[in-house]
This record gives sequence, structure tokens and C-alpha cells, in this order.
Amino acid sequence: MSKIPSTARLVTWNINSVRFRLDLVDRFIRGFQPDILCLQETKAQDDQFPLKWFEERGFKYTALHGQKSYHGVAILSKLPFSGPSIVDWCSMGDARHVQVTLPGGAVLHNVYAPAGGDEPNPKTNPKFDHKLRFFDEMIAWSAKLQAPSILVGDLNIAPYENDVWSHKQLLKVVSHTPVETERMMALLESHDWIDVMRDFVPKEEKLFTWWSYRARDWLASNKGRRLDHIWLSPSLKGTVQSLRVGLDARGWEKPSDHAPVIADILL
DNA sequence: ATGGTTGGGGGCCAA
Repeated sequence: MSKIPSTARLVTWNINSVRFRLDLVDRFIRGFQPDILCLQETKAQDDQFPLKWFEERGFKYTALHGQKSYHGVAILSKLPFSGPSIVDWCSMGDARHVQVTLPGGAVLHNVYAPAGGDEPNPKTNPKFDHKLRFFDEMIAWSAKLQAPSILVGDLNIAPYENDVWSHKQLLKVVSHTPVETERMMALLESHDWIDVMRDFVPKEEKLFTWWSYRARDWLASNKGRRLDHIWLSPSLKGTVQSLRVGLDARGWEKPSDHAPVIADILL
């Protein structure tokens, strides 16, 4: 039996507390009609997650990996999936990954990488050390992946010059330092991942998914970074038919500091 | 070179 491929709207979004932002999510769902929502920083334990709320909106299939106060990821889907499981990089018990197998056989990984703290020095800043070790483990993991895979999430690194508002001014700022961007390159190479966003928007153009809450006017100053990503296995090349950053949602009431990234993908 | 804002949870921490 062969399945007829169909297009699904896949979204990755660091929501910065799913319970606090249900109105924002509701507006997004009504406006953009996603089929699969990958959320990060849900900040909800699994028994506190608003499962029923999502079910009422057609997301019958859910894979949760939450913890108290921090981190937390979730996949909410109108399409059935199988085999939810998690990876615990750095063995710290952090809720930073959940995966499911989609109809058609591709494995979807939803990742929330460590932010890394303020000082980009692994000797003095344990959070930055953790971030580097986290990526080292991801690189080893990614090199062994067999199935066609989709990796999405908040990876907290902006790899290219035009993934930040000022390359020169951010070279020593966590998220764009050379030790981080080199690791992201190594991670891309470890599975020959396709950086789908940069397939659609040339490297010469600025492309951001995150803007600090601290700016007076985030859109006017536009000091953004591309921290959120959608990557594909080489065998899935060409399956993403359209891609955009949901800029609108960054400007809605009580926004997340991240905008959703929206891809229409043939599964 | 610094400050600016946000949410969770508990009386500050992480982002």
C-alpha cells in the first residue's frame, strides 16, 4: 500500500509559556490553520498542559515533554503520528526534545537548545559550557540518524552574518559567537541537513525569528536574530513548498519574543 | 558599556 502524499502546514514556535499565551495561539491557529504545531518553552508540566484546549481545536494527537518552570516542548497535531520518544542530551533531565514519526515515515524532532547565559566563556559560565556540550552531543546523535528526518525548534544560534542585525556587533554575544556558529555548521554537516529557511531566503538577505522584549519598538529597530530553524534530511529535499516567518504574531497583543516559522511540507 | 522586558514561582532566576 502506498500513501498519496499530501501537504501539511508545519510550524515551529517558541511560545514562552503556552498557558499564558493561549489567546495568542488561538489567533495564530485561526489565522494560519497549522496542521502540526511544534512548541518550545512551554513552561508547563505535562499534567498542567492545556491538552483539552488543543483537542477542541482539532489537535487530537499530542506528544508532550514538559517540566516545572523551565523549558518544555510539545508537538500538537491534526495528523496522526506514532512512536513519541525523547532524547536527554547532557543527561540533565531537561525537557528539550520530543520526536514523533509522521504519516509517510519522516521523523519529526522538536528541539529547544540551551540559551547559554550571558558570558560566552565556558570556563566561567556553566550555562555556556552546557550549550557547547549540548551541541557536541547533538552532532554525534545527528551523525547516526537513519530515517528521513525533520529537525525544528529554537536552537538558540544564529549561524550566518545575515541571521543577525549586526554581524560585527554580535560576534561576542551569545548566539552568534564563532564557537557556536562553528558547532552549528558541524551539526548541519553531520547529517548533511538542509537549512530550509535559507533555501527560500538567500544568505544575502536578513532573516530573523526573534526580537528582544527590551527594545522600545522591536519592528522599528529590527535588531533581530534567526534562532529558530527548520532542517530536512537530504532525502526530503524539495518537500517544502513554501516557507515564511509569521512576523504578524510578533506584533500581536502579549506576544512571544519569537515569531513562528511556517512551512508547507509534502508528507 | 549599559539597560531595557517578560513569565514562573515563590520572595529571584532564566531568557
